[in-house]
Amino acid sequence: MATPSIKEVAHRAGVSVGTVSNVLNRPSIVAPATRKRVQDSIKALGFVRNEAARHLRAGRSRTVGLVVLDVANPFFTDLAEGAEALAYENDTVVMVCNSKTDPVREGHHLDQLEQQRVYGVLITPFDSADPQLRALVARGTPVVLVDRAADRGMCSVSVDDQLGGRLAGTHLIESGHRRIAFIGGPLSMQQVADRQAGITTVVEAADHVHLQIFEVDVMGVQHGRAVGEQIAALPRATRPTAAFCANDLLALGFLQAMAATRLRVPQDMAIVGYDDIGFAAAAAVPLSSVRQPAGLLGRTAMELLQEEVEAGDRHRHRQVIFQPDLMVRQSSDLTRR
Amino acid sequence: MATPSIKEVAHRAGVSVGTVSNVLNRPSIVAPATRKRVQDSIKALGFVRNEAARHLRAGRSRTVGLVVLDVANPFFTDLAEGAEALAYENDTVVMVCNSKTDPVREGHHLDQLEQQRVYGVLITPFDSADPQLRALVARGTPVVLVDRAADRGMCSVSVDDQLGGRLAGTHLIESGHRRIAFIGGPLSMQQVADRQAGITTVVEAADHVHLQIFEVDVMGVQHGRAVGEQIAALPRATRPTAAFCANDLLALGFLQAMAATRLRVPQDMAIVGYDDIGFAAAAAVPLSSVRQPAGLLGRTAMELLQEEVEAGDRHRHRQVIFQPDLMVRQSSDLTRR
DNA sequence: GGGCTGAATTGAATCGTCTAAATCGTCGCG
DNA sequence: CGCGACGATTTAGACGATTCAATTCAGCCC
Repeated sequence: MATPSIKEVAHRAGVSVGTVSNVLNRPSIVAPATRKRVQDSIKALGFVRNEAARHLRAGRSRTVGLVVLDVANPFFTDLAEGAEALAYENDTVVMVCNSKTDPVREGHHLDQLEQQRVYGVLITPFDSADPQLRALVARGTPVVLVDRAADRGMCSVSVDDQLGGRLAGTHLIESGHRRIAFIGGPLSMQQVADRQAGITTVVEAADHVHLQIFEVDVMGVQHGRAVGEQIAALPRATRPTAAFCANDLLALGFLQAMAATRLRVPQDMAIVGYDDIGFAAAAAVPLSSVRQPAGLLGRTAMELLQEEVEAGDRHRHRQVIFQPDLMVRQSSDLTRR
Repeated sequence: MATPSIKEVAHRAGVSVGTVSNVLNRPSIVAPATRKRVQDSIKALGFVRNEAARHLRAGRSRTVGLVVLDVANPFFTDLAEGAEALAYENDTVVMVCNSKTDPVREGHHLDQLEQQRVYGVLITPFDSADPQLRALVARGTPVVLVDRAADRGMCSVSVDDQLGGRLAGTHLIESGHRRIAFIGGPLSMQQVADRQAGITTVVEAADHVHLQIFEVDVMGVQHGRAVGEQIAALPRATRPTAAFCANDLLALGFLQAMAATRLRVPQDMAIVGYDDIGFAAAAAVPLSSVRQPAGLLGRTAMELLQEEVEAGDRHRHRQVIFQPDLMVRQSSDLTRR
């Protein structure tokens, strides 16, 4: 009943456990006849390798932890898929953990992953200066920051968020908007702060353009809707005419609020989102969005991780930065459709 | 540098490894002074438990595998969240695996999970009669089918998909539609077949109503759009006036195709989706959809799994079935808005 | 003061796999 | 015929945490 071990396989095949192990790991050094006998025995008993034992022996697991801010956000599932594709090629397994933008949950996942002695961790951190994260690295777990630039202490893969903010800002200003809302949060998150800094740069460089910041706790559809309703309630004369949302979920929620309050998009309110998730193009009004190469981010992060583990001692941390693109669609373009 | 083991902790605290283990697992039986000394030693050395060793000794892992058909589908992320919430309460970890509706990938994940000797597996199977899945169960891994009714051989948590199909069909027929399209696939998947069977039942019971089946390989946005374009190209006189899509991603893609081909929804084409994911209500035209209690499915599945593991030998498999609800929105209702 | 009790702690075996070193045969060659 | 060499296989520890039987020891009673 209980799963058989290598020992039982060996007994049934009339060989020692060492030989069975050799059949599993270096089949070429085992005599063909013996190998066959062992393989038959494995099949007959339904033997399945015990990863825990291998892991204990090897001292290192074949699982990579991926901690993301929000699994429900397609941006992160795309990212995960990119990472997993490469992991698959290297006989590694990806374990996706959802921190939900909550440092406590994030910490819990890091604890679990460290206890599992994972091969490494890819993480979109809530706060990259988190002492727990530093400690994890200090104790020797390879960590790659994702969607977030690191200082020299770690590898990272990110997208130039300031540029993303500038792209969105420039586009809106050139479209004639003078009162612009920025929606995102928490502002303590570097990605959000950078996107805001980017748009702030171009707003300040332009004349008579005003930027208003709306901070949210979590970047989900609900919160976008709430801010949208709040903004819709402002008097027309002072209400922003454009909104730059720090991710697409916020933007979709914001868009819903516009529909509910009968504000027309883009005539009364232009919207630009961030991430360019698949649903953005399929929204009520197709959503303009700053595109990030999610899959590539994930894949590259995994590459850096493997590089780090293989290079071992004298590995030099690298920070890879990608460029975002602005996808202009109807939600910010009066001339479309 | 390398993570210290219990042995080093013991040495530094001047006690035996057994005592350290006791501090970790049964602190109450250790004398307060000793306990303190050990805890200090743990902190000073940065000791982290090795899960692999615990697992090997215990013979059972604290990880639950969850294999879903499509992580990018919010229905499954909601489901995962429900499962994880309960897992968290029981100091268990959920490992989400994405089969992408591909039996090969599914098999690969099952292999990995079995090698890890997981606590149990929750799976939305491609095919519940899959011999590999049966074998997994036969070798002793507890498995709960999710979103899919099982025969007596396993526990399962599902939703009455035939009822879901009947709800959608009845609604469309009562709205006056006589030519209805069903879009979904592969039809070999029980969920899809049941939804189709449901709508077929009510179509056949009605007079002069015709149902046309469009099978797809994968239920994603792309495929929905493709079928939508195909249907839009049909001559008006024979073209269906309503579409029932076997999930919301298909429906969203289908909706995009309608927009692209200038067919009005719901005037020219009514649409009903399935799952009622968050994006459904936020679509270009808010989407009618058959709602499934995703989070509850996940949570209940985890409950059944824990029940099965705890009951041990004389556990009786249970099949829990939930009822779906039809959420009528603008995409299938001319009277709205 | 001998014997007993019970709390605190120790020591050793165990889980399943891997690997380096040791052993066993067999064969070829001098 | 004996020795060396080599290929195939076995043996014997790790790896780190857990557990339980065994041990130690202080305290207490008679």
